[in-house]
Amino acid sequence: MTPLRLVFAGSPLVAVPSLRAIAASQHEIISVVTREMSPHGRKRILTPTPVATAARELGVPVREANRLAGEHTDSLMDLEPDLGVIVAFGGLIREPLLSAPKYGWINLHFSLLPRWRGAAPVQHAIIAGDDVTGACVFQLVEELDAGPVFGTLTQSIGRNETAGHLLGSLADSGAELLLRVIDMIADGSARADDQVGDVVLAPKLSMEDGRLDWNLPAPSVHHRIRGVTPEPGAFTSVDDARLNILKAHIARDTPPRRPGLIQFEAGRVVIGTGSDPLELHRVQPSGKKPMNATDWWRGRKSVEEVIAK
RNA sequence: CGCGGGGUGGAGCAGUUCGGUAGCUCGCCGGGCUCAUAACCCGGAGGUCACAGGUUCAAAUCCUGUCCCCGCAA
Repeated sequence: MTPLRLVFAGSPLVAVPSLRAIAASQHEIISVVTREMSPHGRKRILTPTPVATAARELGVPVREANRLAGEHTDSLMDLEPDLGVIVAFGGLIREPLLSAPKYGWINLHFSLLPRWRGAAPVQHAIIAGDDVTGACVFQLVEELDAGPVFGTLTQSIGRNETAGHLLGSLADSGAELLLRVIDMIADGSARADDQVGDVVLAPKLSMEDGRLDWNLPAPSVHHRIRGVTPEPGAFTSVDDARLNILKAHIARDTPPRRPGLIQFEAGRVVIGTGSDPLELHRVQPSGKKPMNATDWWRGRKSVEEVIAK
């Protein structure tokens, strides 16, 4: 097998295991592309992306760009890479860069394509209540997440698993899959099959996607809480103030109650839904640190029961 | 200087408007009651009220500055 010279594009933490895996392999990363540091934030803290930090640690050249166009395209093409690898970069690769590398670009995507094409596949899989998800490595084409697939792995979704946790897990297993595909491309044994099945989109989640509707049945609410945790975060409104819900489980051992009604019962905080109640475990009021639901309840001014909206 | 909330015994909070020297719900330690308890009763330890300076007879409370934490937004 001839080691490949490749360009890696990625930004968040989930891309780091892939970067490290490739860096530790016999292939050579000639350039890492990541998004620019964001100069904003509550205190205007300039923070490089996790991939940028990891790449510097590994001693790989890093370029920060939010859009791969103009001079970035030119200089990347001048490198004449064999393969482009992209994992959660956050920007589209367009022509002529798309077909510049000898083998084009491949992408590690965290779903079983064509289900959940888009920016937030893991989150959507959990919100939808899927039992199983996985990861795919496919050939990048113009159409979003639509290229032929080289390799797939599946993973079951835990009953109480959050998107953050599952994403972390898939980032590791996905990195191994990615490396296997790169090796196959290098030795010429790689084969890609067209995606088969119904296309379902998984657009980026917004803040509002984290708002909970207590009228829905318990599983739906529970799925949503886990799917939007830790980002963008699940929340509801109590006492006219925002309350983030960090952790809650379905409580089938207590009778149903009015949707949104919060009560303190036998040492725990339970809230009504469209079906079984949920027990709140971990919450975070606006302006406060995360705390146990019982602590939050204890410190409330009113001891009366309330309705969350 | 994007908007906003907050730093009070181990936890969550009240008290700050109208200064007078610290309280609530828990937790913890010891004892009691009970078949039993996330129940109840009695007793106890534990606080430089973020930090610095100022005003005052007196400051958690008023004034000035600093540090730190967090929600939103980006």
